[in-house]
Amino acid sequence: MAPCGAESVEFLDMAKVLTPQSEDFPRWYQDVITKAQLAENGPAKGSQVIRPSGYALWERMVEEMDARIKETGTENASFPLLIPESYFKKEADHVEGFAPELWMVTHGGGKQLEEPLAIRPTSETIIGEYMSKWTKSYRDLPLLLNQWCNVMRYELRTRLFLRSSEFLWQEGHTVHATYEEAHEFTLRILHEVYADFMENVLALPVLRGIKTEAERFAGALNTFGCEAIMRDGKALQMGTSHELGQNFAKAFDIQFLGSDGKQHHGWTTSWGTSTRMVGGLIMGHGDDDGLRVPPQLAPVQAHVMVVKDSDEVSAAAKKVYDELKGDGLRVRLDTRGDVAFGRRAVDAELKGYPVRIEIGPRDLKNGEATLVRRVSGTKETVPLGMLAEAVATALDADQQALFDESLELRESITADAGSVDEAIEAAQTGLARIAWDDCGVEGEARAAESGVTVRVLQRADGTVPDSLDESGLIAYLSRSY
RNA sequence: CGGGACGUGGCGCAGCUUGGUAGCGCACCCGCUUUGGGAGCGGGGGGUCGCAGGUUCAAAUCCUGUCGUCCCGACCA
Repeated sequence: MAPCGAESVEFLDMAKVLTPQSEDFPRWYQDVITKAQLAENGPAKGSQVIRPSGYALWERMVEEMDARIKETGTENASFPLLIPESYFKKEADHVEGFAPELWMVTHGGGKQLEEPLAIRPTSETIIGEYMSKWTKSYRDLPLLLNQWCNVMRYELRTRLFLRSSEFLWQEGHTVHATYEEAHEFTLRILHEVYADFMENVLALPVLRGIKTEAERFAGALNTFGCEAIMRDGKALQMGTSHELGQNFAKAFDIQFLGSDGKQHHGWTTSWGTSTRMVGGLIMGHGDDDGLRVPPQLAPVQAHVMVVKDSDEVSAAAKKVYDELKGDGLRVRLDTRGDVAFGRRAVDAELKGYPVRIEIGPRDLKNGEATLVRRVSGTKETVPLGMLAEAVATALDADQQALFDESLELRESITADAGSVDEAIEAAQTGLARIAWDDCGVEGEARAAESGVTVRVLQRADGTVPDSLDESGLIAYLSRSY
């Protein structure tokens, strides 16, 4: 029966935990972060506190990304948080690009410092200094480094996970002997590390491409990026990979002796992804009931929940927990007897656990458990003996379902535009595709006035261009975070 | 940094117009009954009303400044 009358309306209001996405998306975003206890603002402007539920998501991202980064032969290291101001001045574009975002330490031990120290907004400069020391011979190359750390950028407008003054990230820095090697490595990171992780683990299809000059990293030759589409139709830059040419090699004197017996400048790259991806995960998959975390990423893949506490039920639940855990799944057992069923169910949905297994006296009597799937919202009863298999099947299917849903959304909001005006119009609610020749930097500047940016340029066949000099490129325009 | 809005227990808000010393819902604590979709009843704790000045016998309320948050723009992972 359709809900009607005052009682039903009141019920709906009470049942509503979050502001619906359709009503106010930014508010919804805030609500989920609060209700799922992911993060909150810190005392200093733009600072953020990441709570355990939010940090667990980041930790899983780190695990998956770190494995892929190491797969490329890159090693982790750690460089200082404080960077002498003079380092920034060595690369003209770089200092110009980052100057407005720098936090500067001017005092130490109660005394003014002789030279101010910048808190790293990114580490090209200080790592460049050491690359210079460590790169003596072509035998030292390629030098492949990465660090997981925090960085700080002064921000005027901040938003939890998406843009904060301090954030956590991974920054890779490499030196290669030739342009080709550096170029190839930049793209390898884009495809094999970033896009692979985002699509296969985060279940977010990403547009890969080259950034326009306006969107390029300060000091880079070319910037490549991965863009995901959020459920409100706006784009989010999920990661970037830069080929720096010899700009930093020249500024920091990164030279090596080649097999030809001559000195050569190295070719460097840098690439990064940050806690912003947590924001992308939230906005890319979340719905009106909360987060929907793809099974591959989920810190808790299966939530085993005792419905009514009793010795038999608890024992059965523990058995299921042990079995799933034995299968290598990330499982959480919820035997809380002092929190009502509904609250625990809603909480699990807010946190986005992919599957929930409810076990109560009724299930137990039938030798079953109830399997609730977060993505589809379906409930089914499964014989206990077949539970492990059913869970595994559900996790696989729902990982794919999230990806498909996101891809479908992207396709449904992508429109071809014949003119800049058409593109700006289409980009208000989605993704506009236009020939770069029909847009150009003039069109890009005009679009920017309407809050629309060129997210990425691709070749006509959807592959990633090697440079902006290629002809026949296609531009994707949209509003973005 | 420009334009707009807002800061009142943890969260969401009322009170401000017409100054008189703070209230509601949720959350929290205790007790009992409960647990298959945010449980019920009873009892209880917690706020110098963002901060700083000013006006006044008296300020959450009026004035000024400042800090912070949110939305829109410029800048960015």
